[in-house]
Amino acid sequence: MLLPVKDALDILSGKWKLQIILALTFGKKRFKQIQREIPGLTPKMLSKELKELEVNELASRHVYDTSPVTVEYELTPYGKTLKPLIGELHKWGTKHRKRIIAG
Amino acid sequence: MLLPVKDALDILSGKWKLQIILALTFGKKRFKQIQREIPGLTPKMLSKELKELEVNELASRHVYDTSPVTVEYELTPYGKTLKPLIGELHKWGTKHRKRIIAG
DNA sequence: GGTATTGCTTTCCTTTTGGATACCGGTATA
DNA sequence: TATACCGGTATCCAAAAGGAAAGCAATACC
Repeated sequence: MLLPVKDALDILSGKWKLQIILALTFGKKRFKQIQREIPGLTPKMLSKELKELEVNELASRHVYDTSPVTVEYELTPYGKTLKPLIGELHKWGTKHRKRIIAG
Repeated sequence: MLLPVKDALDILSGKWKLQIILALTFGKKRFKQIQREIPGLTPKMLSKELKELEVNELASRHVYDTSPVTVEYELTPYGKTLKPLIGELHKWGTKHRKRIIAG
């Protein structure tokens, strides 16, 4: 029971992972483009998170030999299987948020 | 989109929250009892996590005037609404774990 | 009196996470 | 020549999370 849930949480928790995944659900993006879309995200963190997404086969990296270099990231089909899970998090989170604000 | 998902993740992430919630899904438990069931969990962390669960109305605390004092914790009905979400995390996490191990 | 149990709190310390800043090679543009 | 963009790295630091150990009031048991 515990390990799989932990695995799933590891994918999604942390300060930037979700925002990056979200940015990529709207299509391929370049490095700087992602960074511009997510205020406060430093290249170091973006680089680190993207690597983790790659290792987990949730995102893929494509390099094009242009100048300056073009690097594109996109969610893999597997990465897209996260959507229902994120949907559930959103559903529960929304109810929770209402409850807490209503107090 | 982001905030509710973040709210949900805040509830579940961290090293002990999930294990504590899980322990409580099998019924009321006393402080020391939870601690004994989760190896490595210190009283400091357990205390902290239980307080957070209480604040978020996911668990409730009942004190009985025995000696030594008896304190019982249990999931609230609201806390139990987390089950489907945890189920989804488990489902996705299981597939993910297989995939990564198969490599 | 000494030891044990319960349900914690307090203090101090280490580890992990994340942020700020600078820098790099390659290329383009002024 | 200077400046800017791209896709990052490297270095140093601060904040947050977590752990280890001790202590405490109340009571009970020996």
